[in-house]
Amino acid sequence: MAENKHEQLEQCEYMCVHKEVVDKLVDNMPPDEILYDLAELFKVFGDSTRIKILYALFESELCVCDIAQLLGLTQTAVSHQLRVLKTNKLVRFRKEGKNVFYSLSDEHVRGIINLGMEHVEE
Amino acid sequence: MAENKHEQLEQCEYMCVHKEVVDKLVDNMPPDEILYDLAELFKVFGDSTRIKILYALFESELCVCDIAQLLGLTQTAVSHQLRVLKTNKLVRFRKEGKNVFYSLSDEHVRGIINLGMEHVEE
DNA sequence: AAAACATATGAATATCTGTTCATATATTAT
DNA sequence: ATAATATATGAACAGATATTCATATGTTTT
Repeated sequence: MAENKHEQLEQCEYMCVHKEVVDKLVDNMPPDEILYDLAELFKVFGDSTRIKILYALFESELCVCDIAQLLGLTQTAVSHQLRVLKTNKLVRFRKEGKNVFYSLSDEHVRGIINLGMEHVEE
Repeated sequence: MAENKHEQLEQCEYMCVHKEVVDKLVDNMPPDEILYDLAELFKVFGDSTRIKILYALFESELCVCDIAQLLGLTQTAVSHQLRVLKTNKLVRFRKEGKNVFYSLSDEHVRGIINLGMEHVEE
């Protein structure tokens, strides 16, 4: 093993792209916290069970048992996932007696899914 | 413990929402495979390192080492994540000597991230 | 050819995530 | 009140995933 290679950068010694461009990039980068939240949002869309639930809610509000039956999932699994969707403000709910009806919380949800769909269907 | 409760459905006995609506839903649901692919796509966006990389590529193509330096990540981590992005056709690359320059592969990427950002910034 | 550099990759590890099981809560009907 | 039903939740387990470390590949320079 060679001597301490601490001095040796893990990256290339100089920027490949012109410095002005890179500096501009750094300025335009949103704060880490925002980027983290953004990743968290997409993480919610990144599960096929949740995607199915959201898709099911495209046409109409549904109660938990409807969703479970429709998608062939257990009530528990649906309930857990609805909690995730609720926490991330992708769905809202309305209680009516024993039932809880869920619906899409805003049009962003539909928009994001539709855009993703365009990419997938290419 | 009661007798075998196998007969007892885990879901409610009848659809809460009118049958026609639910039937229409079933018809409009894209096939499972597509929904799975869609979730896979969003999963790629669902990691802050990858989001940062994509954001960095908004303005200009960059080589691996530029990205690593810019975002304070190791070369290895960036390389692994670029592979994921490449596999999912979110970035493309161009080789130039020792360097490999990556760039966004199409405008869907920007669109999806921008829509997500709108939701996050609310 | 050898050294230096940029990038890629495989294996190992630690963390995160989704489902299941058991059970709790809440509402309605008897 | 008690039973039945719809939903929610906590704990445990299994599978997925991101990073790190070590090393390989490929290109340029000397």
